[in-house]
Amino acid sequence: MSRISLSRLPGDRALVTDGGSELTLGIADLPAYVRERDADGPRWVWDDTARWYPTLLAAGVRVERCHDLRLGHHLLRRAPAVDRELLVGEQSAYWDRLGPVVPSDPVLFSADDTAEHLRADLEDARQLAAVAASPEAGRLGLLLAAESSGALVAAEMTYAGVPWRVDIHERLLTDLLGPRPPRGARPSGLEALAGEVRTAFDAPGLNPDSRPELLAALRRAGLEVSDTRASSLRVLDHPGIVPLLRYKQLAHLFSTNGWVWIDQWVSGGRFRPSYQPAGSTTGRWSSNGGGALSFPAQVRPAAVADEGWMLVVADVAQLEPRVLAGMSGDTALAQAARGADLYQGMVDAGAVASRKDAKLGLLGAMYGATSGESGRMVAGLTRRYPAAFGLVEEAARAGERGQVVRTLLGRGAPGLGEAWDTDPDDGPADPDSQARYRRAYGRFTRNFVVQGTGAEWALCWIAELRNRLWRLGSDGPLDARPHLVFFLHDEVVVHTPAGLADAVVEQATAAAATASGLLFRDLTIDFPLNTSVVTSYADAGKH
DNA sequence: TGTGTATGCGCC
DNA sequence: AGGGCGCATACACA
Repeated sequence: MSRISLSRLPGDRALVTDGGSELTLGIADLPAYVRERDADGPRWVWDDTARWYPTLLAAGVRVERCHDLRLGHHLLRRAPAVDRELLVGEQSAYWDRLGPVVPSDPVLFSADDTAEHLRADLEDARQLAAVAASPEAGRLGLLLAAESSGALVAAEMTYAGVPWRVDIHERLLTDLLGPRPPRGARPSGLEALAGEVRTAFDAPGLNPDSRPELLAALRRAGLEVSDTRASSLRVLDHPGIVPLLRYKQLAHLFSTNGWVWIDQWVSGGRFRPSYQPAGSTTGRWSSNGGGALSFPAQVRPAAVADEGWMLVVADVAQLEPRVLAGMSGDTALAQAARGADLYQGMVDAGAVASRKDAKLGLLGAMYGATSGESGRMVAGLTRRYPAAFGLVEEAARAGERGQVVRTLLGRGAPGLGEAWDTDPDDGPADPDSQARYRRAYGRFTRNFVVQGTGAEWALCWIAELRNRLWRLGSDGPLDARPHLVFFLHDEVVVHTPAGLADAVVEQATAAAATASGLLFRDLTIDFPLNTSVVTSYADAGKH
């Protein structure tokens, strides 16, 4: 059991210790304290994990448990099962307004000096009371613990980084684009392709980066297109299309994951994206630096484990359909989920003719497809899986009626008026657009319940995996332990000493079972993982 | 010159 | 008239 303490020193400094490490921080009133008598032992309670933890990690302090008050406050304030009045009190308006700490500014002093005088203990007491008074105290408590664990994971992953071979990445860029061009210039490979496009369309001055110019050139060549996106161009029959598509693909690589990206996001052989837990309203993480949400296949060859280490890549097969089966208690769908491929399970049960149809129907139900092949499949499958399809249907109806919906553990969706940025000056809309807006909100609430509960499952999974990985390497030195380096919705990457790779796979699988039990109790839902032990991320088996 | 929006791409 | 995101760029507008 770790011993953590936090104490004021003279001269606006504070001493923090956790385990054997200690650190002196220069800070005024601390928006953090330690909850001593927590069920599992002492727990850090602080305003924002992203404000504190990077400093602690840099000083060699690993935190076992925390409660992130900012995340907790925003979560509880929107939770339908919580009495919001219990969250109101001294300084609470400040917590209402508190935004995330921006990663480019990882300092303990905020421009807004209110932050330094926040009373963490006051806010913590309100949150504990609000949870205790809720009829869903158990689930909310689990959600808060998972959310805070996620915040620890996020900070640890940014600190550790994805092992990144700049030499491989640069060779890849040079092979495809030519040598690095001067700032503002096109690489030679792109310039050559642009030349081919100009010739093919007989447009000598054409700038392929300009949509209007490109559109005009395409039309002059007799092609009927209304936009310039790749999917629209792909179906056209013209000798200029092939080099144009190639140009667009490589131009995107150059601007999104080119040399500038390396300069900005890779340091010390590590790619360090920044994560924002609960950054999206559904509870999924978002990212505000490095582009962690789109880790394109094109550059994955550069993610290579250190010498003597391996990457364990694990993703959940059909996470959201399985979550839907669990939260709706649909025993027929749960039955289909027994096995590695839920869609195939539906085929085997005779519910649907092909795997493709199963996928179309389920995704259509979760996204609110109304027409086309997908919409037709939904109708048929509703009879077969009434509980599962009924749940998303009811969430959509509730949204259209203007009611709020919630995830399984109690995260509330934003209301009808606040789901998207809307201009308050727009005035009263006509009935048609109002109805359109309500249907759009219904599609949002329909997806919210599944995507949000999926995010909760994933949080529990990585929180549990984090703990298991820590124990796994506990007899070795600190820097020889397997650790999470990447997480994206339903997928994790663990960087591990090669000798522990198989054990990591086991722990990832066990953690998935634990997460399932936490969310769905006695209703057994399988969450099989696709796992790969690889040297490079690019070699992970995907489908 | 700067700012906001639209487009297109990438990921789940 | 199928959900959630981030990012880079072009373009329109101030």
